Amino acid sequence: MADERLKALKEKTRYESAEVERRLFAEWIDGGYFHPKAEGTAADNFSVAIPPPNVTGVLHMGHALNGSMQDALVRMNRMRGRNTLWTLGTDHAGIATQAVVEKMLGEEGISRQEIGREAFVERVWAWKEEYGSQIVEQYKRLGASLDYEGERFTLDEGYVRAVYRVFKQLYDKGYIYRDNYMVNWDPGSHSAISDLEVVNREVEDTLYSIDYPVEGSDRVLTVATVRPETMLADTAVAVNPGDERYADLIGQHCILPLVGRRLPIIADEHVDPEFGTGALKITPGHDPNDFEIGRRHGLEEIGVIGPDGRMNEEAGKRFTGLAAAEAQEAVVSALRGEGSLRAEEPYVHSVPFSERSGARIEPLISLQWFCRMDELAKPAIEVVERDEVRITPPQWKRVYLDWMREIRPWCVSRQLWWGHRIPVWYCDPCEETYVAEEAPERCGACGGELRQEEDVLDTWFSSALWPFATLGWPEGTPELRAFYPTSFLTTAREILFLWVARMVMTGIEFAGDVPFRDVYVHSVIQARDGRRMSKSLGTGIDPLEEIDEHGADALRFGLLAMSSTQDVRFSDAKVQQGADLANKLWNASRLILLNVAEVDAAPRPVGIEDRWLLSRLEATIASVTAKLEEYDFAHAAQEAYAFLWSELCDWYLEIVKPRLYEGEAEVSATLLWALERLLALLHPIMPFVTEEIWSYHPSRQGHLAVHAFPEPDESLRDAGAEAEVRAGIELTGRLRAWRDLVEAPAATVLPARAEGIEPQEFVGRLARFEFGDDGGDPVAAVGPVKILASAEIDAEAVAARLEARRKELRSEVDRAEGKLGNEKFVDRAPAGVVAEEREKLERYRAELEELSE
RNA sequence: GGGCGCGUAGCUCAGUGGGAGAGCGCUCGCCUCACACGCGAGAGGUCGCUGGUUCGAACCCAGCCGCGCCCACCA
Repeated sequence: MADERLKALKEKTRYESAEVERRLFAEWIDGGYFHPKAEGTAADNFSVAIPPPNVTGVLHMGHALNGSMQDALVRMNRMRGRNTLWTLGTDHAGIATQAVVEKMLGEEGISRQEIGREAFVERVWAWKEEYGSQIVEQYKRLGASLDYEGERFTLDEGYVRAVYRVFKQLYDKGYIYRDNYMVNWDPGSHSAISDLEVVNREVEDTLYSIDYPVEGSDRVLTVATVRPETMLADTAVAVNPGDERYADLIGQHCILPLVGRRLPIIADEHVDPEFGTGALKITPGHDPNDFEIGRRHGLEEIGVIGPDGRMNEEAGKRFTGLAAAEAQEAVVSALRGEGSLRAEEPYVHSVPFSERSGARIEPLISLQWFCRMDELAKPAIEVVERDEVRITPPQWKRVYLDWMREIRPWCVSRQLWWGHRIPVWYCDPCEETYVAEEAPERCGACGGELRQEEDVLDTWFSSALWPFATLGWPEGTPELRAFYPTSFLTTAREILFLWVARMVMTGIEFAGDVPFRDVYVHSVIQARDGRRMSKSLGTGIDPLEEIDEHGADALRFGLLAMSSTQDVRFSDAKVQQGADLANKLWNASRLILLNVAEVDAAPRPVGIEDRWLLSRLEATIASVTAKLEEYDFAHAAQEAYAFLWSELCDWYLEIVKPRLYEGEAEVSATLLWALERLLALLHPIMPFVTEEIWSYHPSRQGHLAVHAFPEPDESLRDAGAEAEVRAGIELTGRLRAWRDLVEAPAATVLPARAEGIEPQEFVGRLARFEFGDDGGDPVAAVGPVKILASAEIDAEAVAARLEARRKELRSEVDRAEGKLGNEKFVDRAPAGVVAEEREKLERYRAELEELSE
């Protein structure tokens, strides 16, 4: 049977990813390799919690990059024999999921209000059961070694318990409170959203200047606004306390046009006297700054725009019921009619939009639940300051700290139906409020019926608990003991505040330790043209298409190789390089596996090239491993590539082919050993092709996915062999270049004589020179090699080549002489640098002298 | 307004004090019994600009030009 497979292998001159990936993945799953036992402690084990994708999500390039990075480290540590868990799960994604299901209902002509909350939530669950695992299947395509048996969801029964426990404890500590406060109202999702979910965009609006007459005077205060409809809610006009123009008016009143309300003229530092007229209308109900000013001065807070984006009765009869935009037109034309409109001019400014729905944010005051963050932030700041949570690259440490030090209360309630319904119950008759992990039966005070809070929690409230809630917290589960804290987190920087900072805070507060020791902030892969990859721009590149076309290994290699500390454009060439590498590895392995003698894989160096190869292999293992451990994926991938392609394939395999074909036992043993170690080293980066090749390896016991990861063996390092073979390689290169330059026919073997030293055997063979002891005059010299006359080479070309080389050498000699003639260089440069320069000079002079004979 | 980062070969990117690198593309030569998704050899760069520090600068410092991202309450 084994012979049959090898026979088939002989015919397969190309690695076909599509033929092997699904099969191998199924084998890994069948082996149960990705589902660890909950044993031991986190100090010995290795664990990672995947940033949970939205349950509505499809795999995008960011997931693919982040997944490739995590899987590389997870696989490496699993192979090292550590009990390894990579937790899988999805996020219920309140707004996004609710929107998807609402849209589906809309297509059936149903609104969620028609069917009611309970039925709607059931529909969402049904949707989740049917479509929610899409992205999970896509992670399998990438080869991600997640624990598919232990998939979690942020609305799991156990997870809800964790969320309620946290809410309750924060409430008991006094951190969570309910307040009427200015929030970012998202008319698109009909909910409040947090500051972090708001994006500012430049918008061209009209800036209207409006005259507010001063009471009992013929003076007017001219104020400017881009939202004239909000004037209906004005409750003051403010000027800067140092502004002499208005000093006498402070304490007086002006009259609000259209409404007639008396507005106190107040002084507040916030007002910039340089802007416009230096008078600012104050609308505490609809502007975040004005809200602050209003609270400072105890102003009335009037709301004229409701959550539906329409004017309410506070706006006055003529405007009630109008949409804000309609109201704006109506207000402007009314002002124009009464002559209060002083000016209109185009005005570009930045305006908040909802990142979720895209709608323009309507700032308004509403009754919401908030969480004070300052106390939670303190220890989360300290652990980062002390590098107990290390952030890489280091510039993000400061970004994190700056934000944390300025942290503000978090609006945690959302006016949605899909999510964690806030665990608060109200008793209407006696106005009692109950916060509990489980619904209380009745009001303890009056025995009346209780009504649960309608709002749900911000999705990020539950995501913040991800690293420990997925492990069973608040129960002291074996999973929690075995896998918390997790080992590291890799993430996009856009969720550093939204998610990472909050996990650090909740981890310390509730799980008693930081959630991870390392945070790696990866770069952003942009579209090919440098724009953001985004669905709406149509600039996205589908990782699944890349996998279909080039294979998962190619995409993984490509993404790791193109990743960097700075943002980079998606590189098709890097993915192709990955595909080429898989193919190269496949064919190099075929050469080895189909030609080796029956021996054990063991290092059995008999020639200097064997010692060279083993030394280079160990150096590569040490370097690639170190790079992976420091999250330098790009260099890890490229160093592995360089070793495999250049050192192993271009040189070693070419050098030892004759020995291999003769069936030499020693070289077979060495090759099998090197292949085994190389496959294991590459497996975390390219799991499929390495596993597939491993299945043909005579040493195979089980799957490569659980094979030992190579520890660099220092005893195999051999500086002498490295230097000698490097010299032979260099000589071979120079001889080949010489041949090309004199246009020697490719297949012809040219006569030559070596003087002084004996070149290694491979030099002549690979450069196609025959070394003899013919004593005739050489036509040229390449290092220690004298090239003899032969019919195939053109004397003129040789002469030209000789002259070119002499010219090259003269310029080198000049350069070195100039440097060494500089007293300051000789005096001040380190001795080693000077000595090196002297050696070079001698070498060049010697060669020049030789060629000038 | 504050902060971070980038500008290196035609393209995409490495390189952070001692002679400019990779992949792709390009040119020339090879179907050499693992691989033409291959092999061999090349061409190609005033390292954005200007000054400074240094024996020596792509790299350190200052300024300028261009580009990107993040944070921030100028109506």
